[in-house]
Amino acid sequence: MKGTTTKSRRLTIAIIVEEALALLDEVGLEGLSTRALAARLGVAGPSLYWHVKNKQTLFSHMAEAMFMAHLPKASSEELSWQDWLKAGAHCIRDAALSRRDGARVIATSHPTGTIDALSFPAMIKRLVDAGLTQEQSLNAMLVMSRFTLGWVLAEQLNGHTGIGDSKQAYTFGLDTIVRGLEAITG
Amino acid sequence: MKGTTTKSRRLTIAIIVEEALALLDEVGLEGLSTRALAARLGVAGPSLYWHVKNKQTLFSHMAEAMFMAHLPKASSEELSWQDWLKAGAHCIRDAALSRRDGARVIATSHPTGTIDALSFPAMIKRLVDAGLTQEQSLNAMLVMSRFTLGWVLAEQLNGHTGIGDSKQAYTFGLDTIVRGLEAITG
DNA sequence: CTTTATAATCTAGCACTGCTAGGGAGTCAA
DNA sequence: TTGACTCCCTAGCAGTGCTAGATTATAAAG
Repeated sequence: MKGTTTKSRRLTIAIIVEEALALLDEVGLEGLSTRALAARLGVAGPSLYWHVKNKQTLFSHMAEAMFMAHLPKASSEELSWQDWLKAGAHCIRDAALSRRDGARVIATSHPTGTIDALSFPAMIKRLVDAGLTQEQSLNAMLVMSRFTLGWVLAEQLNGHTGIGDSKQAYTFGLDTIVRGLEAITG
Repeated sequence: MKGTTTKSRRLTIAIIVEEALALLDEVGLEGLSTRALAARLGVAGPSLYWHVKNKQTLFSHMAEAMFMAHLPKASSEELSWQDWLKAGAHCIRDAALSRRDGARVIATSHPTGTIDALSFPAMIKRLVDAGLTQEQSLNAMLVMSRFTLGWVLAEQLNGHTGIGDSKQAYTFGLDTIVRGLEAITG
């Protein structure tokens, strides 16, 4: 009988993260307070801290959940290294775009999860097979991921200025990077 | 006689911004509170709000100051469009790297100042002369600047992991983008 | 020099934040 | 029934950005 505080099922990290992402979509990163999240879960504020160490680790869990919901669909063998790299980049972009202020959430969370989810090592090996050195391959992955995150970050901060098709512009940038890498392989 | 609160000269936006940047270097973005800044200026907290609307606009002023301190040195005519674009990118990078958490400060501030300081329109015109379309040229500038900001953002968040030379890796990325653009011009 | 307007800073405090301390219910095994 | 353990509670601390209104410094006008 409390209105919007719907249910009172037992708390879980998964439930907390799920509801945190929903709240993020509604109120944005600035409005995502632990108290507001607790209220939405029908629970007192400090109760969250039994399940989660602090707000920063909550962000990490949220970022990981966003990535897990946008894993690459196609298998790696079916794609050229170019298309594979582009697919990985689009996964990062889709994950960041999937939620309001998603890029900022991902950016602040330490990116260890990113590397695992997209199998960076396998991608690097693929680039080495294509003719790049080990160092160049590692750098290429960094370039791709940081460009993508920087892009969506600006995209979400500017609040959809609407000047031009943003996805098309992003694709142009991604293609440009891949062309630059192709110039190395010869 | 208050210890570290040095002088008591009249307050100015310029002084506030200067001291805010110095404080940022010492305590980072999380430690940059309006009260701490006011204390450093030998002034009560709310006094800042006569000179500055809110903390967000203070960030904008800080970002602009960082850019102004890292304007491109070489004239545009002396450089090829490739080198000019790279020089512009390095300006953004140097500005963001010049202060602790500088990239985050720049990212949150609306980037209108960036465009003016680096004369984006002139650069775009130069790219059009090189053979790109108007849209491609605009996109190229976005790719360059957002890649750079995303890079330094990750660089400063990871706190200098030290794996590999970060500047060299960044230069590799920038060169890759330029090569990708060259592939268009033919 | 005095008066007066206004520019600049003060004190007090509000509403909010992340987070901790410690108490007290619920559940389940011995 | 006892006890342990998990989970959530209330109370509250120290801090945040920021506002309202009183108060002072500064400089122009008489």
